[in-house]
Amino acid sequence: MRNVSALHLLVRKLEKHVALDGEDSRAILDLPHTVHAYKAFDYIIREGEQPGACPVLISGFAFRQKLAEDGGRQIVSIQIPGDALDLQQLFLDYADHSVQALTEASIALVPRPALRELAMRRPRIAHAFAVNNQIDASITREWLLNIGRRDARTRIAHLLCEVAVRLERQDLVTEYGYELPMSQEQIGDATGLTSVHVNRMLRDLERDGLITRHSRTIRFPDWTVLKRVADFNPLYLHVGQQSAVPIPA
Amino acid sequence: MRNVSALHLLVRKLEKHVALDGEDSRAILDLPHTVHAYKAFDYIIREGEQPGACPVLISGFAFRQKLAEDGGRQIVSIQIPGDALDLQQLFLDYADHSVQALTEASIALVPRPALRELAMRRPRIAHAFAVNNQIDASITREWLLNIGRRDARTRIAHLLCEVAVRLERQDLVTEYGYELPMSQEQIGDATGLTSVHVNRMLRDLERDGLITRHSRTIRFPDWTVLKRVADFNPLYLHVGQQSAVPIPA
DNA sequence: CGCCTATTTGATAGCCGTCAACCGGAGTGG
DNA sequence: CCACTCCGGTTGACGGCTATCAAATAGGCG
Repeated sequence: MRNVSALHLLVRKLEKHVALDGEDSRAILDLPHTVHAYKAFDYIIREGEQPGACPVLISGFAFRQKLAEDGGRQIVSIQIPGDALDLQQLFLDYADHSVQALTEASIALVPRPALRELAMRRPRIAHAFAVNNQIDASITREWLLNIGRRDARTRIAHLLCEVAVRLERQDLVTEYGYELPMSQEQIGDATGLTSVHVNRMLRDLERDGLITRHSRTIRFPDWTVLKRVADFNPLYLHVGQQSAVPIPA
Repeated sequence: MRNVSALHLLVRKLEKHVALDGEDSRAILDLPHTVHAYKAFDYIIREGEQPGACPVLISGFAFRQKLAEDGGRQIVSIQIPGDALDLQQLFLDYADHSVQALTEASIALVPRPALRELAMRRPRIAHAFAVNNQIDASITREWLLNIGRRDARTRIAHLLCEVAVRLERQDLVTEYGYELPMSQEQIGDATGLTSVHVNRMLRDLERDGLITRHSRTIRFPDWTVLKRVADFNPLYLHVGQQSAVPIPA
């Protein structure tokens, strides 16, 4: 029996949006790669550097961040198992942001040239990559709306909802509850707030019965109400999208 | 002599990052398209709809926006002549944000299927599209940092710098000055501020000699200082990038 | 058990929003 | 030509949301 490639999570994710035939998915699974263990806070990609390989998150969490001159930190996305961490800049010369491990993480490194060449040779795979990137771009735009136009409480609730839906989609969540391995300071960095205010808002949400917390495990007693409070409309995640016949022959 | 295609601006923009051979650029120029005139505030793409065509901005300005439930408006990008307005969601089923004309604008509409088919048939063009989208994504991430972690004055200065550099790159700017056809309310919607506060900050910047204004024409007496005040580092625009030999054969 | 980090809490300050009024230029109609 | 209107820009007073500062508590790990 075939060895199970570390990349099967990625294939599974891509296939949710674009139908890949057996050859396509095998071509991805057969990509050369090495698997590495990262500890929390390890850099995976450093801003300014030219990544030699595209990391794919096998297990654990990671985040993308940018820094302001005054030291302010902005987390621009949360990445969960199955996410490719460099597809968004696969064709750019240097990284315009850093990627760090949020927890201990297992990561497959795929050489960039192999990935680029695959995209050039197999249009359907290029198409799958494009859909993946376009959904990521949509998420970033929603974050912009979140930070630019929603108050602190709503912002945080929105983040919790997004992560929940994305984890659920990867079958990583049980019964409306999951562990969000972020400190309150990191939640602040993701929402443009301070850790102190994040704390107050989380307690608010808990007091109002919208969430429960045990250490960093979060549960949603009433998803419907939380969604409304969070101004959360999952359309921007394009979860329903599945192009069975993506391209005219 | 060949008719000059309305799409030559797009080709010129793509070629700044990826070397296209004559066949590639001709294939783009020969894409079927119709040119339309839009008035300020006309919708070009509506959130939730499935665009039938990809609009390419020939002249004039446009912006992308999303709305919060409470009516809050967030502008998530400014588009200038030469920009393709749907490449970012070419493979998605429905638009996750709206695009509106900021000024009177002339726009070429290219049928989506033709564009998709071109991307599938010509890997180098798909590559050019990918680079274009990845730069747009980088800009969106910088906006996230801008709104999440910089104060009002810095934010606005940063926006002014970005538009200046992007216009300059398209040869649409003269001597460190240009017309920014946005009301102060729109600048606020782009920076997560109110029009009142935008006004105060613009006056501040002017009082400090960092900008001059005559109606909506903005000039920068001291670009070096302004860049510092704006915490503006143009790396995220990837302006220097030019892959002469993008892909191993 | 002790250290270290994360969380929690309170007091105070400040940036920016809100509300409201006034100004000013461009277009319109008399 | 001038009055009128309208929208956008300008200004001031005030309030509130969130940051800042500081300290206490709790939790994880040796």
